[in-house]
Amino acid sequence: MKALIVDDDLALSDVVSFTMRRAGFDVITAHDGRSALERWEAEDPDIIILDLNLPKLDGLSVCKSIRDEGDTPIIILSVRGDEEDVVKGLELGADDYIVKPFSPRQLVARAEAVLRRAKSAPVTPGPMSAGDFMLDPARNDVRIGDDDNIQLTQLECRLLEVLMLNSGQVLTSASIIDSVWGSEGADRVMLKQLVYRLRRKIESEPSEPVHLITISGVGYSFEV
Amino acid sequence: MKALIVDDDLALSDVVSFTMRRAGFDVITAHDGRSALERWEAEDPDIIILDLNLPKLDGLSVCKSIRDEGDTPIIILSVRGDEEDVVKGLELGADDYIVKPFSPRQLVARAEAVLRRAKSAPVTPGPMSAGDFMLDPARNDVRIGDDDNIQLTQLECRLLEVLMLNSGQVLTSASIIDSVWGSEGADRVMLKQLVYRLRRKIESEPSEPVHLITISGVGYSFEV
DNA sequence: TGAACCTGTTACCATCTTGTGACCCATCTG
DNA sequence: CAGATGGGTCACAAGATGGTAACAGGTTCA
Repeated sequence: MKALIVDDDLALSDVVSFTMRRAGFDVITAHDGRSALERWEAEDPDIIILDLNLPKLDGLSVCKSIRDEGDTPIIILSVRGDEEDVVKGLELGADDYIVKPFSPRQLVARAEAVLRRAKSAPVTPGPMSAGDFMLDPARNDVRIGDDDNIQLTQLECRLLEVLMLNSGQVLTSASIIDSVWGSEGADRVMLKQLVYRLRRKIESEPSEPVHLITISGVGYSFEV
Repeated sequence: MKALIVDDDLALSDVVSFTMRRAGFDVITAHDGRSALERWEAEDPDIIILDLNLPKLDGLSVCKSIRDEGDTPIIILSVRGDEEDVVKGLELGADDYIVKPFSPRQLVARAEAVLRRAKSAPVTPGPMSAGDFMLDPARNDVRIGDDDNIQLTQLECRLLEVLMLNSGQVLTSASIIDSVWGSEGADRVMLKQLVYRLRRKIESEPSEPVHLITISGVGYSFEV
């Protein structure tokens, strides 16, 4: 998750950045309105923490511009006494606001709440099956036939999910990496390692895999 | 959904009523503190929009009375400069507040957010059961099978409530925190601690839980 | 006032996860 | 044949994660 922090008060900006980083966000910062828009376009963050009082281009204009061209969730930072601007901001489509001074915890809680609301689509990743495999992405586990459930790590689970979704098809390493690691990216070595670890859990003879098949020079394929 | 609007400013009251009606609420109104309590008892609304500045019986007293006898969600309307009273109101158990002037959109959004929160952890004090567990949210206690009742703290009770309501499903830490702590927020450490304390009360072998299950990297799940 | 309790905080520890480097083998190629 | 390439296997370490415990401030209640 990537957060864009926009605040011209450097001290506060640092506090906010630190808080968000500790909560697991990648943080980008901007200190005036114009650069905020630039960073937004360049980095495509998942959420924006936006101070209203900005040099060069005020927060409300930033808010409006972003809403005109996209739907990145926005949380407004306002000082007490600024209620009018907050209302304008919310009317412009901001998702929530926090009045300074605020507790770091509140900030994180609101950010996560807004994000959860925004991506309400992939809510219930219901169990899926392919052949003998029953995968439950919510629980990170898989059951093969009538055996006991096998606990997977998150990465293993996402890898198996991608493969099972495209059962029988050959997926290139690049596309698998894209699906599993997302925008962060990863190299082939990491995928190789992950495949190895997953095989040890789901293949009865890991050195002679029958489900997670290597297509040399291309990628991998899941066979039932 | 039934909303009780309490405001002595008739013009504003009309605006609020109209907004809420348009959003699909049935609206009841009251214009002073005393009649507010009467309407509340008579109509049992799902949510209350409460102005603090009221004749006959001020908003904070109304808030307190309602909280003493029930748990209908309350959103406080306050004017600028009233922050002290807002804080008092929140301490008395109000669920959220809005500073005038506010946008209709904001009002509806907040009302729905509060209701969503209330629904996900319904404080409606009806006893509920899941498997061997009989939880009484009104009493903050739980009975497992034929054992003696176990007294819980408020937080423990709300946690168990949320989990039992979604028995068998995996809940993420963030959503649990949202349901248990509400807008105040909390971090994962606090949840971890709460889970630990609850387990010591409801699990016969707290170090090997069979009901309150950890889904590593995701959250927790209640299993019967 | 004082005791009991609730809850947030900090600390410590064990375990798990995951990225990284190393090494091996098979295959391909000049 | 020598070297390059792709892939499997293993071990290690930093960091994340979660369970446990002790403590402190605050509240409640007698």
